Amino acid sequence: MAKELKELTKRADNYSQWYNDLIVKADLAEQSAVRGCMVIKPYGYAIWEKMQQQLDKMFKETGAQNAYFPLLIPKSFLSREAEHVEGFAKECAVVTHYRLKTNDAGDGVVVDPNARLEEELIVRPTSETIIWNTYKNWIQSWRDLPLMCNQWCNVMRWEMRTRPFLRTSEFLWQEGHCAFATREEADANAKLMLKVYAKFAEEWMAVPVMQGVKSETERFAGALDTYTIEAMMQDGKALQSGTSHFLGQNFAKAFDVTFLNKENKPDTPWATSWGVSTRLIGALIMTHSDDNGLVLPPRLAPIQVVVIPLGKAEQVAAVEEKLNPVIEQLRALGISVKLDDADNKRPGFKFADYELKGVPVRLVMGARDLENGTIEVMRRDTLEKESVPFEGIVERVKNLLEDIQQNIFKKAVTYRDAHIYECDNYEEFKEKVKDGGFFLCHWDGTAETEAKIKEETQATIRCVPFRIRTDTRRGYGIRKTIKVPRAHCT
RNA sequence: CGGGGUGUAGCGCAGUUGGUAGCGUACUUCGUUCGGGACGAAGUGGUCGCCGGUUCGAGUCCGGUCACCCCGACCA
Repeated sequence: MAKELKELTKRADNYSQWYNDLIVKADLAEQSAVRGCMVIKPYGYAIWEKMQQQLDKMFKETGAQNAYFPLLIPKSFLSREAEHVEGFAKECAVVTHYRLKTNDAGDGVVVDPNARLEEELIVRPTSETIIWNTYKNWIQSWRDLPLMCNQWCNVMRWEMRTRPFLRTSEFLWQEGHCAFATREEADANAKLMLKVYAKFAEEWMAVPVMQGVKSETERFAGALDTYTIEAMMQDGKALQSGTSHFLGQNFAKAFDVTFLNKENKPDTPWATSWGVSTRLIGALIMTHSDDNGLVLPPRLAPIQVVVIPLGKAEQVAAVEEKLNPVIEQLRALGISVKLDDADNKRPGFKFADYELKGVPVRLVMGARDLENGTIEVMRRDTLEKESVPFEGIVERVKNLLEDIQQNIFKKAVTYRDAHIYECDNYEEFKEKVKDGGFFLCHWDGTAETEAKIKEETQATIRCVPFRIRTDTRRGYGIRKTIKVPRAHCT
């Protein structure tokens, strides 16, 4: 074990390899035997649960409610919206039969050819279609609006190439689907949800994000506008971390959803959909981690404080007696504390292991501290440790957690801002973009230019940022956009 | 779907011109350790991806097949 973990201390030449190793060694997830899928292990899932908890709270504050819709979608639903089907058709898993039978040799099972479904079912790649098919029955009057539902579920997209957390065939996410009476309300909702995601990313994940609008090429299949938050990973590449779509009336029309408005006239509702996935865990890992392993933001760390008593059995008992009230008090403050007094692992191993797992604060106490009335505190973000008076340790730990949360966010902002460049010259851009980072550039708004840039430089347009979207300084009506050399995913 | 690669113990790998299946690590037991990834001793664990062929004999040679990985293409 020790040797295996030591390998991690040398960052691999290949950033992707380093990322994959980290996930396995920190006990977050492992590759499934099923192609392109991932097994999320308890420690990794605990992070997801903390994210879910907070996001769910934030969604409910906007008026959304949780619901659940079926996993299987009739094939015909998908084709109701032309762009939507075109976008997703290539990556759908399809259910064609509903029964197996024993094979002729009697030593296995085969698909029963007599059990073919009349209409094939798609394993949901996203749920717009089945939800809007349901909304048809739920929406009759302007009084039924707005209708705001969210579901926590899994989806499946048969991706050619997969990477843990960033793009797996099956992944966990949340998808919100809202219906409004007016265009303005819907667009405002799409923007509001993006703000919610941005707030969550920055305040909880400590991941700074750029907010903006996707280009037409990168837009969600079936949407009029896709709003996105883009984070910068430590290799200078972008990661799309959440999207919120203004769907217009496309899905409402495709599924014949109408309502009677206040004037007693038939009207068509306006839609939004918004989602974030377990990819957020990938963002977390790639934003903060260092060569010692994960660095988790205290607000999302499953274990916020680990307490390690040192010495032989009798000494540990004496130390624990002193520590127990402190642990109680920390827990009373809502801080999750793990006491690791296992006697089958040496302290050095425990230290390294909790660093690998990104536990923000470590408290260590032994016979020496007991004598001196001190305790050792280590913070994961800077790896600094100091011996402090035992008195007031609870308050100190509480403040330290908050300090770490702020510090890693600041660090991420500093890194990102140091890699954002403004560029007015295409030749200069072509040269500089090779090293990664975000580039604020001009763009004539056409897909041709976008494709050309991608071909010549591998850079993609991540978004047109909100704050400088309508920059027309140069008189061409040209908008500033962010481009990065390569994205981790789109 | 193209180009390349790999399948041998839980994981990482070696296996020479064909001759009894190996190493590291993990795991189990015992002992000594324990303030930064301990050490010693003894153990457990494998139809060598699968099917067929050549041979007295195949992890090794030949044919087929399956799976996975990497690079492309693709990727809301």
